[in-house]
Amino acid sequence: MLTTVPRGTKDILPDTIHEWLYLENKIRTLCALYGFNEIRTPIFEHTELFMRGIGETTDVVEKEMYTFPDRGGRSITLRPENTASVVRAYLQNKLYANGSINKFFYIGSMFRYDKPQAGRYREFHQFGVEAIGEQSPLIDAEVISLGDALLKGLGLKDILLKINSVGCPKCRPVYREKLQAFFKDKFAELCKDCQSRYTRNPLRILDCKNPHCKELAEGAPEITDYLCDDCASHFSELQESLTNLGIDFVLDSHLVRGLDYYTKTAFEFKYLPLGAQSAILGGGRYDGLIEECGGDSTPAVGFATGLERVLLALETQKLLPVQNSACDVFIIALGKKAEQAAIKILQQLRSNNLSALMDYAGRSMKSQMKQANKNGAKYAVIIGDNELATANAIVRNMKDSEQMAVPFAALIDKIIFEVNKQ
RNA sequence: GUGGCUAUGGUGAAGCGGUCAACACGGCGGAUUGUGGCUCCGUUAUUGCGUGGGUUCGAUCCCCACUAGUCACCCCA
Repeated sequence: MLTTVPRGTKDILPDTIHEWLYLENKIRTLCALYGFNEIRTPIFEHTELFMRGIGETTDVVEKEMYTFPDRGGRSITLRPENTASVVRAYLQNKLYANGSINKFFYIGSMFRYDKPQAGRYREFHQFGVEAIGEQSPLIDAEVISLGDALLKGLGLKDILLKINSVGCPKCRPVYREKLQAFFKDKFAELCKDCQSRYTRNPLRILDCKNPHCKELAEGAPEITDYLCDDCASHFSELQESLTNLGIDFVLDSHLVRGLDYYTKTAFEFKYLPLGAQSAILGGGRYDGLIEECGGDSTPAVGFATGLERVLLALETQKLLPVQNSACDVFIIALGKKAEQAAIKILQQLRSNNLSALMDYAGRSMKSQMKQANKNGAKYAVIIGDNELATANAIVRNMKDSEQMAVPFAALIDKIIFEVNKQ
């Protein structure tokens, strides 16, 4: 136990950290272009925030939250997603005073007590954006466009964008009743899961994989036929915008989001080869959440993307960058005196922004040369008794194996000159 | 939470109910005196094959439980 991470968590080791940095840099660059500003909220919040915000009957709240009492007796929950937190921060800090629209993005760990699988972890990382304060479908299109630009910018192919409208508090209940009415006399024939969906979230019955449920669902009413005028026009304007932007999408009237706060637009970018974890980016509009959290009624739209899944997709398409950890200089010191001279040179090189390494174990020259090579050093600097005696160091170009003697006094400048020449 | 599959050294990966548990990569050292990348040699490693039980004269190979990973379901990023 002492040497094992908790289930569903993992170390991100130095040999893969460059992949994360690469992805995060892409994200930050893109968000700057789109005018989304970074926000960092606490890893944990009052449990109440998530229960109210996400919905008490959702799977996330009912069975996936890391909830515990702190020493003061408050109920605390590790954030399972970040939208509720951003909304909380938006309200608490009165950010609505900044203007009619606020655009945020975040990158960070989320926690859900799930059964782990590839692409599904108990601690995982999300990048998400939230645009709060604008109701126009144009902002929906912008948010989707940002997600699209990220995935395309990473070079990913075969990504599928699905969109749907899940209606609003005005029209969704009407549709829901229609749907329940449709399944009422078929209830006994539905699978166990669907029977619970019937009351919980009947829209999900339409997506059941059970063949019999599929049969029963034939001819069921579709949400898009029951949208109110407002939702319907919002949805069609969004489609017009996406078409205008050249973003391919498919309509999926069965697309449902798992969290209660979604209204109108729902969308999902999928990468099918990831199997059950193929949803790599999902989001939608949540016009009711801010009010639910105690603010004025405020429209908002956003998405979240699972970084592990994006990385997984990038890996399958061989789009990950390779690590570049080569150093500029490796100093080879032979003997105690030389070691002292070497650490001094190390320090000087580093203060001149050159990456420099040496061995501290007093190994053989051959061994140190091997290390220089393994570290990808551009130059090796050799200092032994001979060099100390003549006050010259040997500077060896590791690529072409040319080497020269350089007086100590001129050493740093010479190395800087040589490295920059390459 | 439900079901299937898997679990050998740092890594990849052979193997059998009973001689030192292959091989490859890696690590370390060496191939004439202070020099790398190729090649060659040596050496290293698993507290005995995830953990704990059981079957057996004897198990890494058989059984059970647990743990972990993985796949599917649920749901989701």
